[in-house]
Amino acid sequence: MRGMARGFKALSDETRLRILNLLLERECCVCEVMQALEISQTRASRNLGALYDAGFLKLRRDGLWALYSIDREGMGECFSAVVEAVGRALEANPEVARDRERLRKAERVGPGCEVRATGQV
Amino acid sequence: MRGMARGFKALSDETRLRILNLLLERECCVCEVMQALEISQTRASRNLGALYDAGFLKLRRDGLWALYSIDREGMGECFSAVVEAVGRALEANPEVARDRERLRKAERVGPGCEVRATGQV
DNA sequence: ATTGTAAAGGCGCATAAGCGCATATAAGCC
DNA sequence: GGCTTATATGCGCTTATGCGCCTTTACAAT
Repeated sequence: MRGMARGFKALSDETRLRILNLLLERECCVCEVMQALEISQTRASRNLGALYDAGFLKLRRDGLWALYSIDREGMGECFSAVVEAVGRALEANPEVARDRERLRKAERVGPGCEVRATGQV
Repeated sequence: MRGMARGFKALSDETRLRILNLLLERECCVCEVMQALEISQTRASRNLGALYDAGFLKLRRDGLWALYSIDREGMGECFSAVVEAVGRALEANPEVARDRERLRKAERVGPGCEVRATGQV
């Protein structure tokens, strides 16, 4: 009951829904999420963390990278169905299609890429 | 997208999930929700209002009473599936079974019943 | 060991949520 | 009209949330 409310709270934020949309595509590291959503490192990390804490994601480490992916087993039957419904709805959503597109172009480099991308030193 | 987040926000509260659980059983007025959940009139009204605003409920008036029920059409395909998943999960949940039980004993009288029930004048 | 880099965490702030109290609204009855 | 009753709402308070800035942790490479 309380866990259920917490689960929905995790889904009650636009940033986190956009992240979920990316991870429905494939496993991502924090810096890829940053690039695809054009958000700060703090924001990406924290919102990934929130989804992780709520049981939606699993984490795998590869060197410096933290690779997050959807954890269908860990989230329980109810939320597995919910995520599936979300996935179907987002598939047809033009707003988040742009995020997926940017994800395709994203590189697995870190926060520094922000600076490089804007041409600053 | 924004609407989706708002929908999940409406579901991210224990009180509102318990209300949903009642309404999955049958149409209810505010005072029945108060009694079944043992919460204040303000709290029942506001949380029903929140679910209504988020598109989950429809409202029918009968004299003094405001009768809320689940609006499967109004909430859109995605949330219809979500509510269904919630319903399945709550059916097996002993915590909210007590709420449903109290709902069976509830009477369609207003806030005054609080006072009467405790024997006060 | 030192340096570079990906990610997480503390702190503070601005904003929003939840709810109780008191009051307003609205419908019914006399 | 006035009186009662079911529900809604304004206000204020407390607590929670989101996020930016800055620092820290953890791993890698030299």
